[in-house]
Amino acid sequence: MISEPAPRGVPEATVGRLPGYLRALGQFGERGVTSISSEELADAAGVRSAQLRKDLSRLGSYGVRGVGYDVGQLSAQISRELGLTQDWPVVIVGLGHLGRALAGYRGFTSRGFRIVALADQDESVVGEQVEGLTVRTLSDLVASGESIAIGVITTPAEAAQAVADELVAMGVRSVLNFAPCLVTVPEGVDVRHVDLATELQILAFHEQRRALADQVVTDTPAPARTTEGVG
Amino acid sequence: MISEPAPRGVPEATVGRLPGYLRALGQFGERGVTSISSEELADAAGVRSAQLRKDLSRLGSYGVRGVGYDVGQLSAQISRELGLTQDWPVVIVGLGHLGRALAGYRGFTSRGFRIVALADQDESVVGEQVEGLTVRTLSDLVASGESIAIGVITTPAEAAQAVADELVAMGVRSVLNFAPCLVTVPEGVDVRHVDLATELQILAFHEQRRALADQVVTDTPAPARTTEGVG
DNA sequence: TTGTGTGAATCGATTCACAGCC
DNA sequence: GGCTGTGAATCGATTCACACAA
Repeated sequence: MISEPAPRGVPEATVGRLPGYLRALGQFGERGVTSISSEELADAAGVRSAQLRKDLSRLGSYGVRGVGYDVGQLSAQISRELGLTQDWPVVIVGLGHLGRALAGYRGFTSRGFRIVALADQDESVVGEQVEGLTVRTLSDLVASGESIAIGVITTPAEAAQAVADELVAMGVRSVLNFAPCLVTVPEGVDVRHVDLATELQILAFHEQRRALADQVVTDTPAPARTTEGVG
Repeated sequence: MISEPAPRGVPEATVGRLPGYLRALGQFGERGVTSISSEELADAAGVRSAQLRKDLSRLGSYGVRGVGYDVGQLSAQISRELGLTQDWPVVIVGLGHLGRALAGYRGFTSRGFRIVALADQDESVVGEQVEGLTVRTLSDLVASGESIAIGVITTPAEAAQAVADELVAMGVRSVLNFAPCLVTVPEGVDVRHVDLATELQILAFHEQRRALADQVVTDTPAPARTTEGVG
């Protein structure tokens, strides 16, 4: 059977791990490794080998039993699956430090994504050259009628919804929102929200839990201990 | 029964949503809303009301049947649960645009987190004043013996593991890694990895799937094909 | 009557364990 | 013999639906 391109729906959880596999494969490729087992690749990607194999089996069979996977072939297959063999025009709206960080970030500028426009409200920023592009206003960009696939919002929360509306109006169907607020978009448009503070708060939760556990272990006045210390 | 602080293990999925609830509650609080139903809060946080109620029930019962939740009381409870009523000293390592963005980000500087140190390798950056702090080298910080709870890595991938090792050596037990690579840490240390490019790649996957679906609808030329073309 | 809190049911994702192929 | 691919089992998370409290 000739390789099917996408054998039905790939689960979201799997899609979320594919970028990690791709990164790990890239590292092995750079080191000249051409073949790899699910065990090795899973270790490098931080998952279990059974998980990796099940994930990859969703894209079709690209491994060889008793041998492993071909690094180049698997990279190509995952790239294709993720849509990274195409060229997605991206606009970044909001050129504070975060917007500038993303404008210069390799993971953004390479691998299928091409940043074709930068926009900001601030008069003092518009016209500036950043990463080889001239910063424009969003209205200017909308008026130009340029085709954009993905919009990245790195504005303050107050501006995010208005920016999202304008992006949608100009035909953007994928939005990556870094502003610390929810934005709503019409049916058929995809939004992903990344809140940097959320991750920190999750860490704080675990840190506190550990601190509480330690407390129980270190200063328990009573002799008999109910729980043994973890470390 | 008087409010228990943490009635056993809260599921990870729930913990991951608590920051979202807290943000939404903050918005309602600012607007002077004092009481809220699970329906309203769930809408504002982008989840279903049943999910919200189940999540909140994990922290104990803080709602009133037939009425709803008290905005202030629930905020306080979630903050306490997440450990945001304490003060966590944070260091940011790597002062490129991303590091600077985080150093000035409200979600980082408020809400229980206090950025107490900034570190970088680059000679030309060390000594600079950023957000009221003097940038130091990491070795300098390690030598100072200051107590740090959370380390944020915003260096290039090449430096990330070495930075993580130093952070662990100085007693940091929670690490937030923005570098596009996995870092490994000893048992008992918590690492969270945020890869900004991953989110973009997930968007690209959905964008491509939508493009393919459109294609099938708009132009289905041949009646039966052996392999359907992708690109 | 309203809306929380929660057991029961459902759904999905992970892990196990081994058949099948190199 | 070694490693993939995958059904079966397990585990967890979401949703349903309603008893119960105000």
